[in-house]
Amino acid sequence: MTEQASQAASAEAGVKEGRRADSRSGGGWQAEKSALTRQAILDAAIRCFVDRGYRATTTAMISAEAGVSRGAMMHHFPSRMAVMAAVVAHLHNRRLSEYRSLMADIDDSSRQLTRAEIRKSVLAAWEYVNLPSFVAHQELQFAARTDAELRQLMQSFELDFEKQFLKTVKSVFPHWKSLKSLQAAHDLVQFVMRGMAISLHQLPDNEQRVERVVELVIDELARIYEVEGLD
Amino acid sequence: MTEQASQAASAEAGVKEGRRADSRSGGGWQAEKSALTRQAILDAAIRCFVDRGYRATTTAMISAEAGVSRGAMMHHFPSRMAVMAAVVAHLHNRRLSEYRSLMADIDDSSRQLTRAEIRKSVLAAWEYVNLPSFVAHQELQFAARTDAELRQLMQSFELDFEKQFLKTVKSVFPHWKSLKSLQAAHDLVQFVMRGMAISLHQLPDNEQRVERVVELVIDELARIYEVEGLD
DNA sequence: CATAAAAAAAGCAATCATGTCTGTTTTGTA
DNA sequence: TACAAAACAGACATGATTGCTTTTTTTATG
Repeated sequence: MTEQASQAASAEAGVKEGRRADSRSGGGWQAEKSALTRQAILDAAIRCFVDRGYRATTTAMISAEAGVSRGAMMHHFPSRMAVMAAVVAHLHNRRLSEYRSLMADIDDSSRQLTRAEIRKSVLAAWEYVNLPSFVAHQELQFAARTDAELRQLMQSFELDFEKQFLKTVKSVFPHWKSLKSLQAAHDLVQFVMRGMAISLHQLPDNEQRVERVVELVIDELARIYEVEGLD
Repeated sequence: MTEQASQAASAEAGVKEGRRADSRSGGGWQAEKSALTRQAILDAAIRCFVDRGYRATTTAMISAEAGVSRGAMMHHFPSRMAVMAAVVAHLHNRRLSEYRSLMADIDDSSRQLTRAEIRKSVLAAWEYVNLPSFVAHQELQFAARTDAELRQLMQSFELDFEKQFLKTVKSVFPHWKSLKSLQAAHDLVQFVMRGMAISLHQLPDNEQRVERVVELVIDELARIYEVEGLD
């Protein structure tokens, strides 16, 4: 993990356990409640992103969704951007964790990569881009294109996420030797899934189109693996 | 073209030529100037979307960018949403026209579809998603996910655009007989390009990754064509 | 039990975007 | 030229969002 992302991640971890871990001689109920509130706010923000969008999400909306007063929220996060920063860090971990869960189903005990495993991984990627956490992140990433402050905030996380993401793929596909081709295959899958998720938000009744494209991607992955994966 | 989209399109065409074509006995300078102003406003809105985003674009911003007063703008478009509606119609035509231009370079005089032509079409698709008109539309489409009014506004245009889009592809690839596989191939290309465009807005220095994925897509298209395109 | 600190709640002022309103200039026509 | 209509310009009021400040409640510790 990179320096900056590591800092942010540990900062968030610190929150979860209460930021005054040294003072929990006797209980530390205060810190725990504080962490609970923060967690509720972050989850509420994610829900707001999903059904209202990043830009339209106001601080009042988040606090209402979280069930806390605006004052309480301002106590934990002094500004709107502070909330966003915390959400970015939160999503960073949550997305990685959820993706790993989805990929954990894949059984790689066999000596070689099978088409069934490839299919599983592609379907996992499709499920992944339909998760709330991904949609929320998409909102942030998209908004960052025209929001310099947000972009700078996310930059290090984005870089680290890509690293962790690819690392996970590698661990799931130990039989795929050529890292270059694995990277390209991974990119292909991610790009297709992202584009498909966005394009089909509007257009309903597209299961067949999705399935067809999924099959094409599986075919292509199998082909890449056969040709370049065994270097 | 669908009923609604046709209406809207002709409405916009009416603007370009002045909405009182019957009263242009003698000159019609007024109508021409009106159309010019409207055009300036729509182009300005697109620029605003590209470098500020849909949500952050205010009516004042658009009028300033267009070089007209806020009052003049409100004269032509009574509300913010009215501007957006006009922009949607404007982009509908502009995107189609630009995509056709990009695809016009492709020479299909040969008896069969060649790999060179496939490559050209994929590169055209990549250029396409990097055009301002596409980025602006992306902003609208993305915002529509969480904006019911905008979504309803765009719905018929989206459906019609997909039709026209596929129709264009068909005309460029007359040798690709199987429509089903052409649709799937077209989807694949579009999804990949969209996902790639979005993902790489943040991450610079990815020419190699882009090229690699482009090659993969070309390979896959060639394979589909050979297997299913000649039915 | 008392006090300090943290957490939570509520109120307040400044800013900003929107839509409407009124007034002015330009164009078309009798 | 005189009048009507369109195009344009700027000001105003409303509503919403943000961040700050003040007050109340809860928790930890001597």
